[in-house]
Amino acid sequence: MIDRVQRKVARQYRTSILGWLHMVRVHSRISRGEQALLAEYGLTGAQFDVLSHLASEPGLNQQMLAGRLLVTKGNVAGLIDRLETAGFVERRDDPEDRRTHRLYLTPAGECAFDAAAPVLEAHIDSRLEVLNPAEQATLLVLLAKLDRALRKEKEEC
Amino acid sequence: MIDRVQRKVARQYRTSILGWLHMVRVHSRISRGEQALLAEYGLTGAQFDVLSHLASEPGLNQQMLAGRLLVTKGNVAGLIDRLETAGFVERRDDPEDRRTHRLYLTPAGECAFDAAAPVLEAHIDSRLEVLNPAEQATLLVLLAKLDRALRKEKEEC
DNA sequence: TATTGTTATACTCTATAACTATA
DNA sequence: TATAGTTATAGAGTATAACAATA
Repeated sequence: MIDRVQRKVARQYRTSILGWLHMVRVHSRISRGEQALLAEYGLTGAQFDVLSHLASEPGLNQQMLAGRLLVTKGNVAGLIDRLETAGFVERRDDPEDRRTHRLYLTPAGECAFDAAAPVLEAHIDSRLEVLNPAEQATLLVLLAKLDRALRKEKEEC
Repeated sequence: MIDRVQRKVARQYRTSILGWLHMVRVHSRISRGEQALLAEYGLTGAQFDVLSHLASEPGLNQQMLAGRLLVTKGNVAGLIDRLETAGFVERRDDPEDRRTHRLYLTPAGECAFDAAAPVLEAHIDSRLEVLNPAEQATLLVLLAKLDRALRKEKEEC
């Protein structure tokens, strides 16, 4: 009896691990390809991540961006330095709080983002197309649920 | 008519992108926690990856390991250097080919792996437990399918 | 005092490419 | 020639922590 329970626990245990290992591999295969594509636009993965956030939330300050990226504010300073040097991002003074910088895409940054995004989308699309539409939809739902749950945990802690 | 087709294509397009973004976020949240846990055992994520491979395939050579990790052989040399310095991995000469090194966990390496693995498993398990067992199983199936398909593509190209 | 951002330091990971030894 | 591994170089990302300016 105990044996059966333990076996069941052990099996459940392994399901999550196996799922995780598959996710790690899928993630690394897809993101290697992504990095290669982004390199043609002079961007790294982390930098494209920044552009994505600024495209959808212009005027973020560095601390908020750090929260979005799950990274320290020191790292954000470096990331923005590189993106500013490349001419893709601009720091503007905040008239209401002279400590903060509000971040915006430059025209060149918008241009690079608009050019890279569809290429990236096509790449990801081609990778996921081994799943049929119903499977893709299911995967999306499960990942979205996980994502929301993990974000919530973070906020609670 | 064309309009309807285009709308459908556009929507499908977005499904894969959204799924990918969720995967990226889930991956980064879980792996940040993973890194923090591994640090207590003196390991990084990449290093634990190496130990995992050597635990299941002792005697791999560096080139084969590079293939498993999707990384160049130069990187593997550095990774193994650090793991050898830490006393977790050992290079042994291959009696049949004096160019190659066969890689093995040391007793300390096995010990570190055996200690870290269940802690990691518990961590991952706790992260995935917001999904019920059926959902976890579905996720596993879909990720496994994707993983296999992507590995195959790689081999074909 | 607390917060925003910068800077310094140190380490790991990664790619590229030239090199050595062996097959 | 081809393969296994090493080494050098360079750059990115990350964490930690001390610091300045502003609130």
